[in-house]
Amino acid sequence: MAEKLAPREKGFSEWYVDLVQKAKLADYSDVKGCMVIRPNGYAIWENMQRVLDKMFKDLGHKNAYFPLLIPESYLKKEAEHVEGFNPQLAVVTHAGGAKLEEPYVIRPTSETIINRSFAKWIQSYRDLPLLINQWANVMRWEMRTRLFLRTTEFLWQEGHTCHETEDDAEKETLQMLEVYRKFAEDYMAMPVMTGRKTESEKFAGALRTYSIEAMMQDKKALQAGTSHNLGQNFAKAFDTMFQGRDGKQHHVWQTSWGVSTRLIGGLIMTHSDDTGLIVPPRLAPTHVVIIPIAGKATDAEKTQVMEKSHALAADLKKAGLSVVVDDDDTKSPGWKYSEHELIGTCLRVELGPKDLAKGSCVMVRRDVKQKEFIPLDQAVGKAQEMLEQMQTSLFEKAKSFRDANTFEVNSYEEMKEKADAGFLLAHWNGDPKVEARIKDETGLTTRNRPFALKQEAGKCVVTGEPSPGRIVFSKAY
RNA sequence: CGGGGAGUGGCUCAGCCUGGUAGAGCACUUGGUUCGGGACCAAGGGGUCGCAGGUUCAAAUCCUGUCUCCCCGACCA
Repeated sequence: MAEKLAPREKGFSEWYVDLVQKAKLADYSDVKGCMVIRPNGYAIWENMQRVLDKMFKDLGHKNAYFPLLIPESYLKKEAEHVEGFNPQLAVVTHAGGAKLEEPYVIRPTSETIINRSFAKWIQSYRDLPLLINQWANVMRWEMRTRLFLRTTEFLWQEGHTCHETEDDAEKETLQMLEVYRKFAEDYMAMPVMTGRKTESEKFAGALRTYSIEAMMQDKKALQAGTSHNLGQNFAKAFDTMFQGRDGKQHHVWQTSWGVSTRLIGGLIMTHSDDTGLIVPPRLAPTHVVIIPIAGKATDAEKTQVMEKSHALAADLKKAGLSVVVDDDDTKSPGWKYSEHELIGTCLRVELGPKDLAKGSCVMVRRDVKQKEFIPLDQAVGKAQEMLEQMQTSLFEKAKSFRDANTFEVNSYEEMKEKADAGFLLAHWNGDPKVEARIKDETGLTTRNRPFALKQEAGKCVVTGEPSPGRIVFSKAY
């Protein structure tokens, strides 16, 4: 079946692509830049969807669906927006055997077509806030692609909301960013920095963009989610207006926010090791694999091992865990250990005649790989406990890694030296030209200005001019 | 679009320099022995060597053209 994985030392990129394919998460497709998400990978996405969808709904959002194709003219209504997305658009020019009067673009994001509907739906301040979310696919024609992290077509959710005041919109923007932070940290066990993006890194058409930024095991940054305060830019372009409490017409204040299947890439690159995938238990498709060991056992023992295995599986399932019994007798136990380490099953339970004689089983956590002998009558409780510990320990480990690779830098020379060292906290005068120069000369981009980072005045590392406070620079995916 | 590399059974690749009946490992099929960290033995099935020209008695191999894919950059969630 699957062979050994490329070691991370050989090249993080190669290791990652190899892992995604060998763990059967996704494949490259014949369609350039697109991927096929296999059942193992899709199961993680479904778990992510389930959790996020509930979080959105608990805050009053409702799901809806808008067309895949957007009339080209819609995009042109918002100047910055069309400029930002133009190079990445796939366009439909023919349909029904004839050339179309007006081309349709395949949505790169849905602000424009959704505003067309919003404009019709909203009449009064009583219609606000309008809180909509869409689960959909979008397409952006990227020059270079990488499984999960950047594909031409990807799956995501995009939230689109309308508010009566700028203040309400800003609150929503920050609230949803916080939802993303909570999801990333509590479910994905992936520590993130929340903060504001610079002008040059913000969403095309937004007033302000906020992001969650994570550090991968190669110390590069991954923008894992964004939340935008769109102001009235799209409302003005599409005449999305309401009659206010003052009886006058006003443009709505809007937000949009999204996370995508890129999160799966982030999850993989945050936790996995040289033997394969590690998935945090709260999002894992399979929590426990029970491997019955019956090789040299007598028939009576085999029967007993099988019965106990299935009985234990039933108990674990009753406790809400996802369990498989790997009773394939054409594979050796050693093969199964390796295979489940590769595909990221959280917990392995070995059950053989020796264990039965002692009334116990062997339990092994995927991340630490320590064998523990657990009495069978405590197995369910112990499994739950170990999964919880694993969830916490994955987060702590990733957080220590990030913190250990985050540095304050105080000169441009130091910044160049540490370009590949992780997150660099540096003073910058706020000039986009300087930001561009740094990117050009070092490959470092601003990630965001973290809320958690106390802003104290200093001097720009490049120009020596005044800086309002440090911002995070890093190489990024 | 720039700079590298690769196209040979399902997968990973060797063979090419120096032309002469297409190979290995993995996977697959059958039988047997195995089975607590990726088992072994035996037998077997499966390939117009990316495509198109050319050179030659003879091309996976040499020449020309062409297509595709991967990696590194520019773009990006």
